[in-house]
Amino acid sequence: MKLATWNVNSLNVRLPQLLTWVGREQPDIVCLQETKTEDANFPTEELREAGYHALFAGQRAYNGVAVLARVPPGDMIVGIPGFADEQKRALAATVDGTRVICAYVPNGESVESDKYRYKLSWLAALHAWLGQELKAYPRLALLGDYNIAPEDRDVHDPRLWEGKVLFSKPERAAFRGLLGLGLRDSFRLFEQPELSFSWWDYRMNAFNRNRGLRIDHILLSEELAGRARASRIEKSLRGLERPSDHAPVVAELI
DNA sequence: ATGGCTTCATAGTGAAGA
Repeated sequence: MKLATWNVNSLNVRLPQLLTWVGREQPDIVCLQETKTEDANFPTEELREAGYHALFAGQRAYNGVAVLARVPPGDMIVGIPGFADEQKRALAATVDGTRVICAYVPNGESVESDKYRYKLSWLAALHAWLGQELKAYPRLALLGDYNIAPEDRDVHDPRLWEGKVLFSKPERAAFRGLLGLGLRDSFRLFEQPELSFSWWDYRMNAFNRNRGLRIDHILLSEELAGRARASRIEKSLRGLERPSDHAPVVAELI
């Protein structure tokens, strides 16, 4: 089973790249973030022709998440139960007995911002919800754009980023809290190239200089982690014309 | 230097992303 997550930064703009890539990669499950598409405009038909069922929760201009799967997903939950949120950032679905949670964690803007407090409260709600979901579903994967670089090695210049949003201690503590629930970072189950990142700023030629962060993650429950055989970042898409600023992350399970 | 690019939005001194 192959799982993938990709922040597409507009599904409308990135649909041709997505269709080409899933045609080549053939993932079984794909989580998308920042679709920026209202549900009425979601490209259900194009994805069906590519072999994917889709569940989605979108809104105009911002946010928006979706789960694509080769077998029909069910038991959808939109948003974090009990956490009032106008922003479409979370979607859970069950695919062939595996619980898949697609998350687009708030950016936070800066550590002084109200959006940062929203980010931390969102992460606290996610943590509480995941605790419940893990009890119900031993086979669980949490995929998405976490907007958190967990460790120094996930940041091109940790001294520059220390204390900044995406790399502040409270954010990293929230990420470690998710690991404390028994989730494993699939990317770190395997040897990886140094300076592996999943996001590069559009500005300042950041991609070509590899000035990036690893902020997109696939966390796996113990049961799924035991089946993991590979994980990697699909860096090639970031080099295309009109790329998303994020690269897909892939995990392969037996 | 708080910019730099990209998207969706509207016609804003844009907003938001990360």
